[in-house]
Amino acid sequence: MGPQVPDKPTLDGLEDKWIERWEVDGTYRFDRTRQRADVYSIDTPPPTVSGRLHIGHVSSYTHTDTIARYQRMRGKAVFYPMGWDDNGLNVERRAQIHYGVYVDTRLHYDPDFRPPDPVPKKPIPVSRPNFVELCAQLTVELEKEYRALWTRISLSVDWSHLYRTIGPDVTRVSQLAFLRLFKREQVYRVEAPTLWDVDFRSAIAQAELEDREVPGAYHRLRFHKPEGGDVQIETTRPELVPACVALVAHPDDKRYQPLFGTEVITPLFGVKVPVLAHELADPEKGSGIAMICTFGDTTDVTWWRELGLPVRNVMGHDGRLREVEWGELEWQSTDPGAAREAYAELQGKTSAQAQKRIVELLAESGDLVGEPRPITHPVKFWENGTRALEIVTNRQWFIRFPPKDVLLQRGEELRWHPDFMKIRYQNWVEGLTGDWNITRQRFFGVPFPVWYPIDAEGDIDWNAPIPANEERLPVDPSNEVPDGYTEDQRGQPGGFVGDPDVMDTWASSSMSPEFVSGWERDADLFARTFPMDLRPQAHEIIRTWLFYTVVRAELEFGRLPFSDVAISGFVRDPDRKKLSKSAGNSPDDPFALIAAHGADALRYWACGARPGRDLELDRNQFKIGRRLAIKILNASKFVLSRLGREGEITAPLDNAMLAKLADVVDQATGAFEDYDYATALDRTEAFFWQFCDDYLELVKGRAYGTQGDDGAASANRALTVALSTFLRLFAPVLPYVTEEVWSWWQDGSVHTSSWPTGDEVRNAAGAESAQLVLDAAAAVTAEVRRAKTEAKASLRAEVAKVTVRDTSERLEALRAAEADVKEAGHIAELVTEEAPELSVDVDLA
RNA sequence: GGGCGCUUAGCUCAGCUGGCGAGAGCGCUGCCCUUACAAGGCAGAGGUCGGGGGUUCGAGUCCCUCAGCGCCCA
Repeated sequence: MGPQVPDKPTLDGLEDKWIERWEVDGTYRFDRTRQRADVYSIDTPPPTVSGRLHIGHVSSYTHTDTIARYQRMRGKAVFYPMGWDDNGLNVERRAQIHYGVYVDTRLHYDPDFRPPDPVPKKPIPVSRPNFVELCAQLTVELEKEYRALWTRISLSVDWSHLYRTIGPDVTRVSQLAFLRLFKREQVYRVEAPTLWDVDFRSAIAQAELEDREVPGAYHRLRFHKPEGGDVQIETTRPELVPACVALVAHPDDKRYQPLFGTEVITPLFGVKVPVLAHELADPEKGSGIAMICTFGDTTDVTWWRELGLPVRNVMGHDGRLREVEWGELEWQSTDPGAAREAYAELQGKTSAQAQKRIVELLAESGDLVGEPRPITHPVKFWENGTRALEIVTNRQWFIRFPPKDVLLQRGEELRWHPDFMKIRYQNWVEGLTGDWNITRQRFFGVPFPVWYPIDAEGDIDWNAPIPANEERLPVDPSNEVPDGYTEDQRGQPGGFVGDPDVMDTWASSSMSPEFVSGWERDADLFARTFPMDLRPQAHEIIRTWLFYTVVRAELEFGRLPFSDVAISGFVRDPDRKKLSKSAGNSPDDPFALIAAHGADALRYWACGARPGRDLELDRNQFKIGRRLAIKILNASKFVLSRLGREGEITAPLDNAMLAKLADVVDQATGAFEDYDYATALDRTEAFFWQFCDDYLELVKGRAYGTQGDDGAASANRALTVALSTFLRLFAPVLPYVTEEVWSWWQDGSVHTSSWPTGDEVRNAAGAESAQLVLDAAAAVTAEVRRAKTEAKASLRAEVAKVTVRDTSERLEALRAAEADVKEAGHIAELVTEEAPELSVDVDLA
């Protein structure tokens, strides 16, 4: 049966047609009978379902898809699952806004609850379980849209392996991994100073911090020596004087050396604190001596830990100064009455309010020296927060990091694409301080699978967690009961209480290679897919997702979870700003762009960015991509119109074209092996246009039979081989148009056909393939075209005589294609003369 | 303040280990209805390769330095 070539090839309707067909045929289904060596497994980033996908996502996910398609054509069984990250703070925040609600943990689940409609201006309280339901509901709606976009842009994922990070499987894996860490004592729970967002009421991990320059002021304060006289310190946080536990200066600082080991008395509160030495004290800063509070900043935490200081914590979890009892326990004072009186002015106030008041009190008492000196200084914020973080003490679960040298070694073993991204990982690991806090005081997330016993007096024993039995996972300790207890013992003396917190999003997403591969769930699948081949991701989350994933695999298996990581850049808007969901500076709806330009065109644009490089949002590139797709349709139509009349390839011009094409295949293959879809496309595209503009024009007449059957047969075979090769080279980037053309004349999908090899094309070309033939013929043809254009003549205009002067080698090559050159140029007579370099005289008829 | 990347025609970018008398596409200008393609084809004009210094017979290409842009971190 001959080819089914439409009279008027068009891109219209291709996407719907092939989306349905690929779905029905299971073109991208993972063949799980294949052994590990024949599998290519991809640990795709699950996009956070907290907003709208934008064109930047289209770009980076397309990059991964081209690799998946390439590997599939190389004969690998590609394991390419997709997930939705519907866990975490961002989803909660979005749900709060979307439905106009907030959580009140005192409320009980209301099975008849419906979200308010319309959304109220003032949020209404809901129970935690109802809120979790709303989060789930919201994400389901968004996930439909996400999947529709991925399908439309033609990510070749196997949707039967779809997962959600809040789903039972992922929850189970996250909890199981946690319990394994717990058993090995690689996770621990301590009361620790924690960076705390007072608005969001949750601890924040190191990776989510950012510094912002904010205005502040140095206040010079007088501390009193017991024997009289004073010591003056400078601080930006005078409201923390009641939390002061020591003064500190640099050990080499001669001004303060005599004071080391003595005690001074805090202003207003009369607390005796020691004067200590530590290298982190900066003699150049302020007066060179600082007060240590629990806790004003992370340096305080370092000093407190390294100098073994007590805690006097005044900051409450609500960001307001909490109640303390002067004269009791750690709150000893030389004048408890005065301390109580002063503190009463501060209690219940926020940092800012308390600061204002204490400055007045210090001024009144004469302990404020001079006027506050305004400065701007870096202060730690949660990256999504609006108020500076406070440091509070809290019970938090920490994962113990493996030694730095081990993590650095893993970074070396990992193959980075592009390799310069490795340095970001190294810098991050080298700069690590402290362990990984995985606790979030939130609601919508993976709960810790533990309970705590309550003693006879009704006190919770936080130090004796009761882990869940692994067989019971996933478990929600707020709804389920530990073994050996009954529900009516919840919260009772002698009973138990569930861990109230949830895991940080990264604590579960860092297990992505394990849960997609079926770790502890599907041993057969796991053996075929893990450790995985590729982790594609953006560079901004090298220090989070990539780093944490490496940590978890190290702790669980002592090895890397994947061999290669491909880092995508991001898309910049025309103002060179990064596009992001939260910034909302992505004016273009990806669906609208696809509707206007076509999915292939967007993929073409995306693949213009080399791995790791940023990509400019450039509408022009969409048009060029679309034009390329149309060109493929039309050129294919011509080639296939000659189908069935092929024979042996004998014409030197045909040999030459295929020889060049074979080199292009090698280049594209090498580029894909290096994860460089951009270079593969670039080389393919460049030669495809040369193929159309030069070779096709030169060979057209002969293909129609003007030079006899043998010449036609040679041309037609060469055209057919070239088309087959081009379609396969383009397939990873342009899945729709290549599949459409493939279907005109081939069985099966181009996406499951075999990737071309240079040798395959070279064999078709024949051994005697001088590429110079095509170059020489094209050069003369171009000169003839130029002459006609300059004469404002039609390209069909007859040429009486063309004289070509060139080297003997090139002239020989030209003569090998003389008939084609004459026919393409409508040239009556072609004369050649030897010369050092090319020149062409054209005599129009 | 540190790290990384980028800076080549009006625009978006190629130019690998130094040999280029500097390329592509878009845009612009002009020409051409040629039976694959007028949502096309052909051709033309356009750049002292961010500045400065150095290595070299020779430097977009290597080294140093400065500047600008971007991202990450402190």
